[in-house]
Amino acid sequence: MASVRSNNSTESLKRNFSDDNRESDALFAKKQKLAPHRKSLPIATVENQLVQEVWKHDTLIIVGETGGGKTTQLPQFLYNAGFCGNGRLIGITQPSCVAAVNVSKRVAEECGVKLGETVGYSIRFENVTSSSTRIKYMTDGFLLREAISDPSLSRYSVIIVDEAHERTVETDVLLGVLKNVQRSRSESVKLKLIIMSASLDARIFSEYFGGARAVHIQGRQFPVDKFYTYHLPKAYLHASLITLFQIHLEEEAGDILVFLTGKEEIEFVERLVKEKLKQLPENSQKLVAVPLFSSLPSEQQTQAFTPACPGFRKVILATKIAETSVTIPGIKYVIDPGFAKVHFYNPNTGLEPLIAVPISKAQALQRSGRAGRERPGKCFRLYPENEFWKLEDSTKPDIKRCDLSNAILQLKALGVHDITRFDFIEKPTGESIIKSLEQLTLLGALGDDRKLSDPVGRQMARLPLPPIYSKALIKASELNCLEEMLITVAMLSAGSMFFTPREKLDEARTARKRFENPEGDHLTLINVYRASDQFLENRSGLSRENHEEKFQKWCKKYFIDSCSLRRAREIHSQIHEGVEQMGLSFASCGDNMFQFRRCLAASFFLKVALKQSDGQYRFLTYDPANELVVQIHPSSVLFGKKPECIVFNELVETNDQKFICNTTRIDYSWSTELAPPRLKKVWERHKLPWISNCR
DNA sequence: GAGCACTGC
Repeated sequence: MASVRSNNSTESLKRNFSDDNRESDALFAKKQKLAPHRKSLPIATVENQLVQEVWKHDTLIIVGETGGGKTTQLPQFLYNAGFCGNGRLIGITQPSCVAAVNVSKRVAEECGVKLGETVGYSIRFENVTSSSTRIKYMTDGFLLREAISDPSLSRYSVIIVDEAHERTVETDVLLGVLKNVQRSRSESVKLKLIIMSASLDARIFSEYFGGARAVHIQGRQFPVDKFYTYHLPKAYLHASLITLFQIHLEEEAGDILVFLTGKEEIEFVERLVKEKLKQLPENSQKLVAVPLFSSLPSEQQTQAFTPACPGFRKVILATKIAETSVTIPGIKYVIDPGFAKVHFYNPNTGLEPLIAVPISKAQALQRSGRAGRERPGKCFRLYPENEFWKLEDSTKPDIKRCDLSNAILQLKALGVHDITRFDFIEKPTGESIIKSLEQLTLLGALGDDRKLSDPVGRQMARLPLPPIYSKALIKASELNCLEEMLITVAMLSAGSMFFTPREKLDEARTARKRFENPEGDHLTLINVYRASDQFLENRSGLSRENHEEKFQKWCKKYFIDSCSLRRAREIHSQIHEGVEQMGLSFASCGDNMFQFRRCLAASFFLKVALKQSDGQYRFLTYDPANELVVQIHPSSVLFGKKPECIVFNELVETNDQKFICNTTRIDYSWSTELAPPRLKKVWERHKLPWISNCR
């Protein structure tokens, strides 16, 4: 037995050895092939100056347009210049996973190393690093999490915050945290900080870091001619349509990118393009319209990236996903009506309605730049030039528009007690800070002294979930239904589970019936998850590709979005690990869904709606002055059923109507029984009629 | 009986 084993291992050793040789040859060949391209990048000519700047200054701001090579080259320059002494790391943050993964792959190739060795990346569900990693790409959110367990970020000698102009909540919080870390580190282990931004306005970053040195790096961008309309069009969708046909009929070959605000507009314009095309002479019909938005199933998204058939012109109708998140090859023309949908947080109601608003100058510039990636291009702005000058210089940062409870919970866990005195690059409004603190206090994450509570607050900060979901898990472990709540929370955080094609409405509804629970959507989601469990268990013997294919087929059959369900399963396993480490009691309530619904009432007391005499619902907030009238969304299993009292998780606002989604029936007496005492006091003080009803 | 921009842990 032993000899067989040793033979095997010798064999595999030999095989690995020759594989390794082949592999390193291939890596080297790739590196050699990429070397000329690296040398041709604008940044290559200033390598020495840049390295000197970093030696001289603890904080450096680097401004440069895309295509200059700063994201891929600077970390390599610093590595070669010896910034990784004593095994320390160069960390580079990106605002998205896709960016972190792609850039690190590229850099590993350029260095001629296997990904995960000297060059690696860390994102939510993947850690491709090892003890030999020195250049580490990651999302800004990932580094923030790392700071909770290592507040001085002691493993890093340099941290580069890339794409800082995007100003996500994570970037803004991270900048403040890094500023504190830099101050607190001793002279011998100074942290070098580099902020990279595409915006023309480096001043805000420079001022924030005490007048830090800013340098500019040449980008690589072809010129884009900009055209404006004489008047502001009354209907920009029609203006877009006219412009795109003008380009199609009069301009030379090259694809067109149109920026619209959402799915509805995109589908509307797509239909119109198809209708108009039929009216054109046959030789002018070689135009194909392709939609692109994030909730579009991924196999349809790939259409936007594949070239059109020979002789055809492609027009991509996209949301602002095409501004930064993805780059589409072949674009020569951009049509920009100048609008985008953004959330505006209302601290009074705790809601974040989506509203279409004019974009900023920086955004308009970013959009036109999409036409000049490969050759000179043209951008048609569907407004007069004087309107352009009236636009805001840059887009309002997320931190001024979003619910801050999660960010504040993170800061508390990092030891920042007085949030109002935290050195933000731009301060959120006092009102939104106060509302978030109130919400966290109601959830039990903060005590009356507004300090992080132990263990509840600490546990909530550890879980990678919105605070309200973390709270639900803790509550569920007390009420013996954590298994069910974990599935619910994973499903709710993965995004919309069902998709309904316009042309197959009835079919989709019938398919969904199989999972429906008449008590509500939360229970229905649990059924979907468990059905997928069962399906996958029965096919555990299949190969991976086969497995994936069968899974997608199964999802399609029931009109389930396979990406969302896959994501829910990933979140589930990550959180499962987290709650186990915390020692929460992992029990199932079995068939006793009564108990689970009580737990929903005990967890989502900030999301309760009560039926009024006219059949509409009142959303009860902790500030009854801000109560809203809402309706159950037609996609909910409770639509048309009108139960007395419900909990919900989402509120969508459309022209004047407010719909609640993901609803489940509860007993209204449970709310008064199970809500936190301080909330009950507020409700009682305002003499809510339903409180007296149940007495 | 309607229809949610984009990210992230």
